[in-house]
Amino acid sequence: MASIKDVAAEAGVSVATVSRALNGHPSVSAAARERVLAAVETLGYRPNAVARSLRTDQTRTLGLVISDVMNPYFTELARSVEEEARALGYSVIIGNADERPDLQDHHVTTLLDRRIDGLLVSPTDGGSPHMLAAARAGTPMVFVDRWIPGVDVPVVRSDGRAAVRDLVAHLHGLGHRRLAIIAGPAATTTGRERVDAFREALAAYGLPLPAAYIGQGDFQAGSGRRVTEGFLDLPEPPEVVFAADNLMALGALDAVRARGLRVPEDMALAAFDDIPWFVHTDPPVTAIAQPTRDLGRAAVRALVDRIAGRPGASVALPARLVVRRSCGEANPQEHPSPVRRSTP
Amino acid sequence: MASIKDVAAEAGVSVATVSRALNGHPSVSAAARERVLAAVETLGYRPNAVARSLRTDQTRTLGLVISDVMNPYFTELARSVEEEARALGYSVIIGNADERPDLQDHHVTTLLDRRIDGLLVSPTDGGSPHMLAAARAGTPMVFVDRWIPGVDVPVVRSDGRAAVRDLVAHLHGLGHRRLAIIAGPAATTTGRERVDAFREALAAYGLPLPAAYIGQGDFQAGSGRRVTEGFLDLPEPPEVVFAADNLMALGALDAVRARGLRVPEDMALAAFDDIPWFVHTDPPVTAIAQPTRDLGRAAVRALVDRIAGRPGASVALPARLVVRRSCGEANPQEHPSPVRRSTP
DNA sequence: ATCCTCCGTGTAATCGATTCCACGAGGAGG
DNA sequence: CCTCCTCGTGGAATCGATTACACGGAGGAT
Repeated sequence: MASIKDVAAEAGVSVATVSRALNGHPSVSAAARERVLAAVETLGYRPNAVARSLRTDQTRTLGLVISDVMNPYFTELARSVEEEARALGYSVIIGNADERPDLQDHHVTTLLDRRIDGLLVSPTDGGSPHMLAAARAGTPMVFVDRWIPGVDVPVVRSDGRAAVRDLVAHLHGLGHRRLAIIAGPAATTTGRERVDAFREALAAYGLPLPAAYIGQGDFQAGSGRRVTEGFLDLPEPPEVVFAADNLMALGALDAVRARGLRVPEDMALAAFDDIPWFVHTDPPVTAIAQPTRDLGRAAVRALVDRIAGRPGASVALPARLVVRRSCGEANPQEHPSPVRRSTP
Repeated sequence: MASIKDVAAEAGVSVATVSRALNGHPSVSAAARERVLAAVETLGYRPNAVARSLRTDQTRTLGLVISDVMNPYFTELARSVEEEARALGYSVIIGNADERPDLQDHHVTTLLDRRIDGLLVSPTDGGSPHMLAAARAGTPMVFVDRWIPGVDVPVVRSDGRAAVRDLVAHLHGLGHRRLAIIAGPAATTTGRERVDAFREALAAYGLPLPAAYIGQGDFQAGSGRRVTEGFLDLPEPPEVVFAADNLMALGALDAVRARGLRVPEDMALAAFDDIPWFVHTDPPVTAIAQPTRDLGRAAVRALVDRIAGRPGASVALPARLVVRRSCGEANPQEHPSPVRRSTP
């Protein structure tokens, strides 16, 4: 592969001049610039990004460590992050933690070893010592979706409290009183928060959230299925199951279907995170939609701010309820649903 | 950030000894090794991968350029590629082409500039001059899922011919005679191949595939919807629509639903690429499943072979038909379906 | 005792870029 | 005509690692 030396030789100038010509430095004569460009063309030269990074101490690369690529929510997040980063002249390296702290650690370490300019993390757990040390050491970092309390890092996330209240109002309006939740891992903020929001919303209607109605999931389909089976085995099963993410909702659907029961007649279902497929499931699933694209954009902007030495603001964007049929049909006159979206 | 010099100073040895100690070189005394390790520990030293790459001329990184991250098939492919690569000591940088040749080019260029050790590509089109030049120049490269004819690069893909024959047999057995297909872009091999396989399979039953029954899609949901609307507007609409990927099947489902029609009564549906959600759509969708995990693994192995100077073999793994209800219920006695899979 | 080998270590070159500094040519001003 | 400044350019240091080569000392063979 041709290097800058080859270009210099071909153009009959020094490497310094080649570098200057290629980087738009003003003090290069038109003649020299032209010869350099011609040499670049004939040799098919492309600057070695590795060498440049070593010298300039910046890679123009962002790291993104997400909890689970197979989750459509995170896929969309990754996509919008890459889009915004590209617009700002950065590349993105994605690390998939698969909800495993050890894998998360592996990726954070690898990314840091590569000297990425900044790190976007959706932490799977409380954070490894290594990651926390990096944060304290001043590596530009931003948490997205989930965060770690007590760490001084901007957080870009979605606030689902209002949407959860809307959901409970919707469920209550449909006559449901025994409501259960499939929670995410307690080690994650979203795992805890969604339960808290749900409990608070229930309290506003004087409804309890008994321990038996809080199932412990791990944001994966399998756990949604197991927890739902547990609910169905209860002497008094819940009327509604609220899954804290879309994969666990898929598992719940599996479990109900496997027993030969129907949604929503035998058990209603709602999910956090809306995805295109929910329109076409049987029945279409009522869900809380996050402004995923905006989240990704905001996260990149906050991170680039930090890289540039600016503060980098935390952001919380509201989620919204999308009512479909998985909780039962509302009687429009009596119980208008808070939000309704036209079929796409 | 601490460099190798700092470690050398702290341990009271030269940088050469530090490097040797850290890379398991045999001729380092136990005493020196211990002092180095201690210094590494106290300084929290991590080798700079950028510097190492510059010197050794290898990044231990693979590039993966896929057509569309939002497509669950490619997401799963990306995941298995990363898994296998990690097992072999490589990192993976994913580039999402979004079915756009210009974006594909951008990512190939960026990846090559970073001097990745090898490139895995699922080409969106005939290939940019730049990519083809890189292939000819000897950059280790492997095509996965799709390929570019006439380029001397190993291809790891799935062979769907037998599964398509099974599908047509299944459809014919259900009494369907007017079968249509939503094709992928003609610029892609999978776009053309699936149509060819479908046409051949139909021919075996003496069925035609008229031009009006070949819709031109682009592997995105929107095109599936538009094409299906076109089919429905035909004086004699097809009885079955076979979508060449899962996103176009989603669009087809949208279109049928929007007209207030039912699947499979008013129009049957089948898709290439199986995804978990197809179990829960209304109705569950009959699909052709690719051995995605194996594909990813095989692709990485072929690429690593090429990197190591070994030939790197092309692979074609068979896909298989998964019958569900979107084409109608078979009468088990009369028309046993070729393959049936238990609900997960 | 002398010489040769081998072992552990250090010095320095190297990878491919960027960038500071110096230098020569040429034009402007005195 | 001399001096000074500006402009374009080249030489060389630098980033942080790896590795060829040299070297000194210990130990074995003669």
